[in-house]
Amino acid sequence: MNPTDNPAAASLADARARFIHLWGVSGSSWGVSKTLAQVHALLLVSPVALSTEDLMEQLTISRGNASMTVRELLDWGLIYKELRPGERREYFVAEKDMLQVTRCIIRARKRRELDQMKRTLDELAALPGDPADAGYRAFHTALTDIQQLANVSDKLLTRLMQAEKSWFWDKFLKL
Amino acid sequence: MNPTDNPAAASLADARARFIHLWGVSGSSWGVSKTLAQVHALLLVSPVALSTEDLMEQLTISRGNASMTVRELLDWGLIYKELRPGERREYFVAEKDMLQVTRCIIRARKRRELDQMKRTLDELAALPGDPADAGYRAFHTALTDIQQLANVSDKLLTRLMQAEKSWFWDKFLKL
DNA sequence: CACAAGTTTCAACAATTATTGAAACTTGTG
DNA sequence: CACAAGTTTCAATAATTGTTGAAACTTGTG
Repeated sequence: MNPTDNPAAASLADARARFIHLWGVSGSSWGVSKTLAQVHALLLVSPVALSTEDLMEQLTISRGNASMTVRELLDWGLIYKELRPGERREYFVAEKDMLQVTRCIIRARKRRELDQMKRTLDELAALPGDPADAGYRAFHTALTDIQQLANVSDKLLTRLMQAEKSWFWDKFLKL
Repeated sequence: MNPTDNPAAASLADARARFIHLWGVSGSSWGVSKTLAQVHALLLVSPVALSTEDLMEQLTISRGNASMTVRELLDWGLIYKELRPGERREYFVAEKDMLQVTRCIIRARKRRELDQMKRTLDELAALPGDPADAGYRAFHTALTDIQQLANVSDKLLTRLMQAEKSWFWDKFLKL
């Protein structure tokens, strides 16, 4: 049966497309490339593993793009390779546990951004200066305040990464 | 005295420049324009209010850019206008309380991204379908899982926005 | 080892996003 | 109301970022 014969299937395809679009747009506004987010979205809602070929077709992207995107998603730990015995072609499945997905994203971004930022802040905040100079005081105060914020964020994110499913559910039920 | 005569002042200027650069780079990787982040950084470490003219000079950006950036920062609530009696020119000061800064950023992004996303997710998750269809099940499961995550995030962010300074300090001292 | 099937790389190109700068606008003042 | 001092707008342009596609590479197989 052709998918367009079935109204439910047609609207599922639409909904899927809208979701993929949503995920792409959201990614873009958080500094993630649209394609990366879309490949992730497609795999998240796919009941089966997909090959590079499938991704190319379904998202109309080039082989090169698909390849690089898939590699990056593997790096993040958001998708897995699925090798089929006797087949050369690689298939990919998404990590479907959203708690796990959240952990991956937090881990990766924290490492890349926050940890790096903390190092630089430490360097800059260590600068000695004349406390009688308003310019120095303003700089130093701002920096130590930001350092504190970075430290609190670090702790909060670390906690979130360790969060258990039970905590997650508690939060959801409370309030 | 020329600033370059004083080694402390020179290194303060350097540190300031590095901080502004750091903030710009960090902004870029979170979907915020570099200039926006840099103007914010400059005002954060400035002991006095600065005019559009000052921003243009210190960051070597155009008048138009400075004007638009300032307006956006005002929208976010991250900076304030300071009007001086008998002067036409507008000056700007940054909100210096980092807890307050965090609240502003969370509030703005939550409104723009999360709330909008939740609306779309609700629409998509409402799609009826055949539970015998693996494609539908995968889609529906993924969507409801994401909805839950969005709800938990919403609650968490709302809590964070309401966080008191005391909570903030507790977090910092603990662990 | 030659080939087929698939993957990766990367320089050229396309799309997106940010920035400029000059003209239009606003507003307080004599 | 004409002017000066300042601000805003926006079409043109620059900078950045993402994408393509073809060539180089890898790997399993006869």
